[in-house]
Formats: sequence, structure tokens, C-alpha cells
Amino acid sequence: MSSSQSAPAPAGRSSGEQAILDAAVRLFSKHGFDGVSMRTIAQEAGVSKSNIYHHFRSKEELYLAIMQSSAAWLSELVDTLAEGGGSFEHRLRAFARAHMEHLFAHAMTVRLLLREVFTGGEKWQRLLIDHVVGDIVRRLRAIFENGQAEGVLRSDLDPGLCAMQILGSNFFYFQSYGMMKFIPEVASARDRAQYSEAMADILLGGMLVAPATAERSS
Amino acid sequence: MSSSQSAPAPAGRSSGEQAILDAAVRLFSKHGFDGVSMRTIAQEAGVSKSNIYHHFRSKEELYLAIMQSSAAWLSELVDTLAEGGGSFEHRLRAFARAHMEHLFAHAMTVRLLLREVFTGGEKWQRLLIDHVVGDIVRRLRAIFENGQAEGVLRSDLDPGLCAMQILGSNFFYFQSYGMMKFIPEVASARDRAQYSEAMADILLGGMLVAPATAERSS
DNA sequence: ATACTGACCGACCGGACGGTCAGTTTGCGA
DNA sequence: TCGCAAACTGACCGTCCGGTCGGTCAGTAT
Repeated sequence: MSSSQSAPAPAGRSSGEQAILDAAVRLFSKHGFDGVSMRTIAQEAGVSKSNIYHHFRSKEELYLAIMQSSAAWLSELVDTLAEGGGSFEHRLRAFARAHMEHLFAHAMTVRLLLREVFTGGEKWQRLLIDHVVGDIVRRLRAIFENGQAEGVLRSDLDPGLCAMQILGSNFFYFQSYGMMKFIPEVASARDRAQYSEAMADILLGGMLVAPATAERSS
Repeated sequence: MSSSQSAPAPAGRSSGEQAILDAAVRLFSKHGFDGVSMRTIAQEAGVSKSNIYHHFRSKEELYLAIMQSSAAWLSELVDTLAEGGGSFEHRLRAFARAHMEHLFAHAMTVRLLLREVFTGGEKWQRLLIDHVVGDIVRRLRAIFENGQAEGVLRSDLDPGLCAMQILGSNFFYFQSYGMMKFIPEVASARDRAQYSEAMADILLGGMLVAPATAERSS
């Protein structure tokens, strides 16, 4: 859990610069922008504070660089999420499971971006959505639209809304994972794969024992 | 949206102290602990910085006081969430809708606590769970257990896991609300009541058009 | 009048903050 | 081997931070 989880190195980065980026990602994802000082980053990276300013104009620019490369990196990884074929149900289960693994495998980066997506300013939200979130939503939505075209998915459902259900379930699980062990009522959900499977069961088949094709009443 | 959203005033609080608490809740919920200075709070509350230290020993204690009263306050409000009777389906829909309204009606307080629940230390998580989150989970779980006892809810589902689905959906919606307008694919979900209804439709009846009672396969 | 209290304030403290700058080291092509 | 740019450093700057201190003032019980 120590070395390799960070953004790519597109241009030739000096070892020092890379150390700075690694330390910054680690610290910012844990404590947020305001909770990390340049001195701490420098110390953690094993370089002088001045050296950071040699590579980055300001704290904001460093943060920006991290966010951008993280976003770009995650965006590429999203490509691997929904590459499979098979039935609608199989594709949806595969996507949900892959997305869940994806979140935990790159937890640091995800947490970093999540903070900005949920509490950041509009400009950041737009950027992140355009480059990361949008891709995921679009891909997932496509699965649901295909499902409707195949006649397998209920035609009265909004595909975008279905996508929200899957993503919401996964993101909430990801965010809650650390504290789930303190809630005995849901402690059984600590296994990711098991949870993902159960979630798909519910979303696909519903909760009711006698499925009356769910008439919608106000 | 200006005056009354804050914790209760259990003991006789001076107008100054209440102003401090109000300002602190507003600022902390927006910018987090590290993003707010005592000077800003004092200015926003219309009192001197020293006055804050007359009422609270330190910044941490002020934050603590806010979190505790917010948690206690929300905990009381939860009582109103699931007071109804009726069928399982009706109770679940009512809870989901009430919880959703609850989140948005007290957005500031919710955001304040959410930050600590998701990214705070273990001690804070335990406290918040014991006093707020636990209640909600337990209440919701009870609904599902009743549903199983009535034979309406599928017996192979874990009630705690079902609760996670409802809560996850609502919390994710709440957190994403600000940025949903930027994602055209889900822009149709901007209406809370409509979303809540659609979510309940999916969770209750499932997504598939031919419900085969969802055999679970690995 | 006296003594005491809680609410409140302006001035101030040491230290940490983001950021700058003059200068040294290092890697590398000519 | 020289030269030069890039990498890197330590000392330093002004500002803001959380927190303290001495003191004012209205109210109030004696």
C-alpha cells in the first residue's frame, strides 16, 4: 500500500517532482486542501519547501495539477469498467462489481476527487464531470438503454435514474466502509463482492416477494 | 432560509453565544473545520474573537459543542421519520420520502455531520453513529424486518443491506444534488419527490421486466 | 455605596502559514 | 572539461492563525 498508487507520469518528471506529487496526493486525499501545509508536503516528500515552488507556482496550482492528472488517470481506467458483452443482467452485475473494485483499488484518488465533486465550486464540478463522472454515467446509462432495447429492462424506468441507483449504492458503500464496522446492524455487509451481488439482486429483482410489476401510485 | 436552522437552545444562551453558534454551524458546514478561522466566525457572528473564548475554551470545543447539539437535535427529529403505520410498501415509501425531505430541510446540519461521519476519526464516528446514524439504520431495519414477518419482503434479503440501499440512495442524491444539473443524463432527477418515488419503484419492484424471483448466481 | 458576576472588547503573543530570493549543487551536451 | 540550465536549498518576509490578557461595563444582590 506504499508505492505505486498515484497519477501517471506523462512528461519526464524528476524524481523529486514525483515525490512531491505522491506526497501531496496522499496528504490532500486524507486531510483536504486546508488541512495540509506546504511544509508538511515538503517534509513528507523529502524535499525542501522551496523546491515545491520550483515545480509548482502555488499551493492552488499543485492541488490543481493533482486533481487534473488524477481525473485524467481515472478517466482512462474507466475504459476497463464496462468492456464485456453478454446479457443485460450479466453486464450490469459486471459493471457494478468492477466499479466497486475500482473505487477501493484507487481509494486515495477517488477520495480526493469525491471531496471536490461533492463540496467543491461549480467550476471544479463541471471539470470533473466532463472528464470522469460523465463517462461513468454515460457508460452505465448505455447499459440500461440497451437493456430497454432488448426488452429486458422495464420500459417505464428512466435509464439515468437507474444509473444513479447503482452509482449511489457503490459510492455510499465506499464512503461508509470505514464506519460500517461500528454499526452491528449492517456489519454483515463488510465484504465488497458479497455486497455488490446482493445489491444487484435487489435492484434487478426488487424487494417484494410477489412482484406485481410495481404499479406506480402517488 | 436565514434564521432558524440550528441546534436547540437547551440552557439559557445569551444572544451573543447563540449568534456564535449559528455563525459557526453555517461556516463549518460549508468550509470544514480547517477552512474556518475564529476571526471569521467572530466577524460573521458580530462579536469579538475574545468573546468566543469567553464562551468556549477552544476552537475544538466550539466545534465539538456544535457537533453534539446538532447530533442530538437530528436524533430527535428522526423520531418523526417513521411514525406511520399501513402496509410495508407504504411505510417504506413514507420513510424514504420523509428521510429525503429531512436531509434537504436540515442540509446545513446534515452536511456538518456527514463530513465527520465519512472522513472523521474513529471516536467521532462512534459518537455520531451511537446518537444519530444508528437510530436511522435501526428504524429502517425494523421496517424491513416487519416486512419479512408479514411475508411481503423477500426472506432471502438481509434487512440491514436493504436499509443501506435506501439510505445510500438518499444520501448519494443529497450529496450529488448540487452537481446534477451539470449532467444532462440525470438532469431529469432534479425533483426530490419524483426521484424518491422512482427509487422506491425500483427497489420494491426491481428493474427486470420479467421478475423471475431473482435466483442468486455467482 | 459596595462587592461581585458574566458578557464583552482591543491589544497583543508565539508560531505556522504561503510565498520569495539569492545562492549552491547536479546532470549533461558540446 | 567546460558551461549552462535545471534541480534544489536555507534564510527570510509579511500575514494570519489560535489563544491570552488586562480591562470596561451593565446588572444585581447586599
